[in-house]
Amino acid sequence: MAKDRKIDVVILGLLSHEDLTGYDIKKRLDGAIGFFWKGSYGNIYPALTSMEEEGLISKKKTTKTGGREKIPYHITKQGTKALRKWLQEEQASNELKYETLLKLYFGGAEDRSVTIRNIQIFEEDVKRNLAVLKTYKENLERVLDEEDHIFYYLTVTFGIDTYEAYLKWCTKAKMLLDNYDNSCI
Amino acid sequence: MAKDRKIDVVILGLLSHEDLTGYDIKKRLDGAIGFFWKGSYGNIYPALTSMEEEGLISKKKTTKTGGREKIPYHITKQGTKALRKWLQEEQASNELKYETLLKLYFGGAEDRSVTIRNIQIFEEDVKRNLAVLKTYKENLERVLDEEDHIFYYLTVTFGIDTYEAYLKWCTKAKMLLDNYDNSCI
DNA sequence: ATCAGCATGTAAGGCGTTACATGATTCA
DNA sequence: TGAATCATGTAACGCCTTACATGCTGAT
Repeated sequence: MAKDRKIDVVILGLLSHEDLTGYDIKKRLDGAIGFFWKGSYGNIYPALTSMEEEGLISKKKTTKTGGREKIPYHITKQGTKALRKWLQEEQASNELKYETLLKLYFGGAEDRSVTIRNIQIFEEDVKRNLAVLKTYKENLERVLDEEDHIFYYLTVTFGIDTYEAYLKWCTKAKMLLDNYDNSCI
Repeated sequence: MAKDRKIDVVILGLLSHEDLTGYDIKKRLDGAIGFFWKGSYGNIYPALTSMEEEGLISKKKTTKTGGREKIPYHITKQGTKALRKWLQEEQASNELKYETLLKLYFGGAEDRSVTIRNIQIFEEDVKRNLAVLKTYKENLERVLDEEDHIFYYLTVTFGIDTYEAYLKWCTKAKMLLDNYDNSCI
């Protein structure tokens, strides 16, 4: 498995439930997973090729049910082993890259109103994402007793909780900026 | 300014307050900024070179106060303009890449205890970071009326608020996993 | 004497984004 | 007929991480 290419374990994790094509994998990454991990075709297809060479996954018979040919992949025993090994590793990199916070930090180089506007843009964005996550949550609550759904549910509630914290912060931040604007400057 | 190289605006933002060397910039990125943006020498020095060629920053006289030579950089008018332009742009990419959530999502491939342990590791990590942010906050509160400190303060409270939300989620998540463990499986 | 900290930089290599190329089917 | 969706893939290009190279000063 490639050293720094984390898409490998994403693929293994998805394939541990069902056989999927590269196209399917991309769709999964555009769903709930997309809130904490992204992927692109230019990322996925080369990974599938090299992972098959390494014996972590195997190609299944290509089918042609409408549209172009389909190439579903299946996880091998070796792949399952690699997935488990990764899950047991203690270190995990959790990275945040928020341009909004960068703009906030350097807000002093512009008018106060620019920062407030940037916070509002961020707020709207968070609200949109929050609405999506809440529909995911509702759907999952109905089938929480099904295998593994509790894990999906927990990642979704993680997203909801943090986004709600973001919104509270937005309100506070705008208030603070307004007050300082009026009384100090 | 390079299209996708966001380190450029970080450098401009930092230089908008004071002249800094590449080494200084790295140190700033290892501090409070590091919670939402990272940088490395192999990232910073090449950016400084090309930004000087573009006229966004200028070299000041090198000094030699102890250790090796120092090359401080100064922001130019053009650089200030570029910084302001960036601040006014509406789009901002806010990306989260949390391996912990990935491990949680695919937790079904291993024993329930592995997931609980991964949450605990995450929790400890968050607690450590939270402690650091709280000292930053205390220091900033004493000088909140100074120029721009309100912006630094807000980024720090953003971090504190989200980390506190993380901790609450960790408690809930562990409880839920324990309960389902005992009653359903 | 040697280690840590100050300070600048380069090189290799990997990874990811974006855009492009291709092509079939279904539906309006 | 044309657009949308299904589906696979490549190529260019840029960016970043990591490791390495260099060398001074001050403290232990």
